[in-house]
Amino acid sequence: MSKTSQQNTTTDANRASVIHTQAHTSGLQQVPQLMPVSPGGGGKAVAASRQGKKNSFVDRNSNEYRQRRERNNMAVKKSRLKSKQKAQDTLQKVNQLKDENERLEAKIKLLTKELSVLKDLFLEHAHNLADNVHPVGTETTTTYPKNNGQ
Amino acid sequence: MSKTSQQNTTTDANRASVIHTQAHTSGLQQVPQLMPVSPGGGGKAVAASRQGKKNSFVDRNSNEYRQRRERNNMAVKKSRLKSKQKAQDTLQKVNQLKDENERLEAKIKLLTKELSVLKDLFLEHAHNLADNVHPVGTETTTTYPKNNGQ
DNA sequence: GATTATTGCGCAATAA
DNA sequence: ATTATTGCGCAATAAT
Repeated sequence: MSKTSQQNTTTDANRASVIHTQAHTSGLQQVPQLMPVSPGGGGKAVAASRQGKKNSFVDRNSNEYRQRRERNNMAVKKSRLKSKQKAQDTLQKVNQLKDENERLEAKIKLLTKELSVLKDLFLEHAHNLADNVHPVGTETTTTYPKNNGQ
Repeated sequence: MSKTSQQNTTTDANRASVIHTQAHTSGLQQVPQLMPVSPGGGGKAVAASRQGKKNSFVDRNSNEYRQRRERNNMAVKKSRLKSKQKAQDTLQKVNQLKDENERLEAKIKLLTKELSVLKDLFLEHAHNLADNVHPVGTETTTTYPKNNGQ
């Protein structure tokens, strides 16, 4: 079984005239099977055999046609699968990057804290020097300024 | 998921019998317009009016039908647009996160360097202390382990 | 239960 | 000429 569709430019006019004619299915009679390729389209006159072009009509029953359709359908599926896959990958990448980000943020937090501690030590020492507390024996007074994390 | 439209099993037999019947377009004759909805399907006998079900046949010309189709087509477009938009956003987020990541890496690099400098200063100072400045006792043998940055 | 939202599918146009 | 992409409509179904 098979199916299909058509364009139907959604115009009311079209609506009336074009109709779907979808064999779509069951075995309702068979019909035309020889029609212009792009009918609803621009309206390039129906001049059958133009210049060198074959016929501009397509036999929708020919093996040729069916084979082409079949191959294209495969290609379409393949392409869509690929596309879907890519989207998925992108999504995954987002999560991966988010994790990485968190990791980095954590590291920064740590480094910042470490730095803060060291700086405080320095400050204290500077004070000691300034306040002239360097009789060597008193450094044990380690009066830490109670660093506030951050 | 699931679904069914028909399958077009690509069988040659099928090829011959079903045909596409695509009105698709121009005004080649009009045809059936009353067909079972899901023909290719299971094969649930053609018993027209089963139990309470209306008809199981659809008039593809009725305004009702056309209106439904039209609305669905709109919905489809909308949905696909939305989907596309989302994909785009995801892609954008990837780039945004990548940038953020770089920024964070840079910051880490900076902090690490700063830390390294401070540590070195400390070491030096410690050495000064150790290497003489304060004959107080011998406890000052503070032999630091030579910090390697990082 | 009707209406909208999603999804798979095939066709045709057209890009590659 | 052949495959890859893309927009489009249909129909089934999921979600409201």
